[in-house]
Amino acid sequence: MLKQERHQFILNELKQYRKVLSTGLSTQLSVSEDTIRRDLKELDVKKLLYKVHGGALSIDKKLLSYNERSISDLGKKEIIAFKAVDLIRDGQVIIMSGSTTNLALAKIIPSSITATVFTYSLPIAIELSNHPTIEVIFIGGKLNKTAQVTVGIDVVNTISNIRADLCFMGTGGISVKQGVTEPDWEVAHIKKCMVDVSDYVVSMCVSPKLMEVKKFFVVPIQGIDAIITDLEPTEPIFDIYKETGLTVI
Amino acid sequence: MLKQERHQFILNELKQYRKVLSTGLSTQLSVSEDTIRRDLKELDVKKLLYKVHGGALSIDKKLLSYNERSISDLGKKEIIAFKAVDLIRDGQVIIMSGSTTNLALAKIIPSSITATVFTYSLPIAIELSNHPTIEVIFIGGKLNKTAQVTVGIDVVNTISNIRADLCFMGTGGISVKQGVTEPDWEVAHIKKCMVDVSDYVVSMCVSPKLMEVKKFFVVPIQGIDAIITDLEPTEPIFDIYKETGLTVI
DNA sequence: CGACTAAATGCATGAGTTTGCAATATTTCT
DNA sequence: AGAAATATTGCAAACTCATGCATTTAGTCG
Repeated sequence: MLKQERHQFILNELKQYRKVLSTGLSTQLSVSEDTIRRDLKELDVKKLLYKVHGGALSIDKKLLSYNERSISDLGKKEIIAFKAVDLIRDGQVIIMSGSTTNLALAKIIPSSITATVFTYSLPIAIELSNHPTIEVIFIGGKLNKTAQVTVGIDVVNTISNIRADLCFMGTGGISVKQGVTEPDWEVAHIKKCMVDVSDYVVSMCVSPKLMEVKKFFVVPIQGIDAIITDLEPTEPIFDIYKETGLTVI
Repeated sequence: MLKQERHQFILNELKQYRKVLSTGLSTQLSVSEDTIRRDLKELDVKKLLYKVHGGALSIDKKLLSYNERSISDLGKKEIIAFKAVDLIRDGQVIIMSGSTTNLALAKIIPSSITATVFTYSLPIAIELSNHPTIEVIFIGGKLNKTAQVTVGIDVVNTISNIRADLCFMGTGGISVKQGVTEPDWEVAHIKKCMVDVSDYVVSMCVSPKLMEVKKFFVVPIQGIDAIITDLEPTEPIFDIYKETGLTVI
């Protein structure tokens, strides 16, 4: 096996698992640990990975938290975020509503991804401003101070002029019969707009909100394309959702 | 599990919970408390956390990249902020540009004041969202990540539809002959708009920037109404400014 | 194709890291 | 003050690393 092949293999492992161990690579690739160490050193100099005692870590520190968290307790929101991040493709235009789940998503978008993100949430914008290659467009308007999001007619106007590939929507409540609902009238209106201008709408929904119904209607269940929750998509609770054609992730 | 992974995990926990306990980490990560203590000590030396008896506390470093700069000459900016806050009257519509000086102002606006503030700076908006009676309108647009302000045509458009009583403008450079100047073309354009729509324009200017000239022209010195610096208004350096009719505060 | 060269590899050795444990000291809380 | 929890220190075992050197391999040139 050629050196470059090994390097490629190592980088691939890193992409997948975020860390590699010298011993593990040695057995996997049937070369001595010395060789692995030399490989790692070389790749470290090239800044393609981060060498540490015993192995190496992915340069992309953001995703590191994934493995770590999976060890103990991954919060529901983080579980959702990690599922959501897989939907993002390079070059897409994405709308993100304001919600703590979307904030969790913003935190873990790998720095390798390039995209344009529209948002009206201050915390999400701040978070994304640390990302090297994501273009952020902030949707202005009157500030709702408690939620730290902008609302109002300006937001609706701006959104209606967007065309988005993907929409990550925080969810007030969702049910098969009542569709997507929100406790706040203005937010409900804004979300309706978001759905209108997005090719693929994903509802990010922590499990307690499944089957919940809030005061204001957003869209029927057919209006959204997929739902991401912290549960396994095979859970029976999703059967009725699947019958409507919804993708459960 | 590699040491660096543990470190990452610890920092992550801190981000989330603000504090960690040695005992808790020990069980979560299945290593001895000694190891945890060594980890914490190491991270403490690196100033990534603050070690205390029994665990560690987060060093609150949100917005670090931006606020770092405000630490530099905080004194001067606070002096300016305190002078500026006296100009604010109840019920006014105020435009605030993005700058660390304006951030300092946003932090000290007394909660007794009622006003409407337009801004295109994320940190200022976040800061003002803690204020009970100030209505905040955020001006949307493409995000400049390093300055954490929105820029571009949307910002200019929005501003040109405002009528403001008061405008607090951060200052790139100011001189009697060259007027107000900016190092960034887009920002220069935006500030020009701000001046156009504001009845009373105040330039917030730390003393080193007096007499400085940047690349892009904003408005002549007559375009602004007052200048606030960290110096005494009686300093001789202001004589030539006063001759133009400018108020020095 | 074959021979040569530079790179790559594996091994041995000694040095460096990391970790857990035990003994001792310090801090915290009652 | 005294008990309990937490820290520090020194140390040994296990593991990992850097280096030099002999050997093998890949790639090149005639």
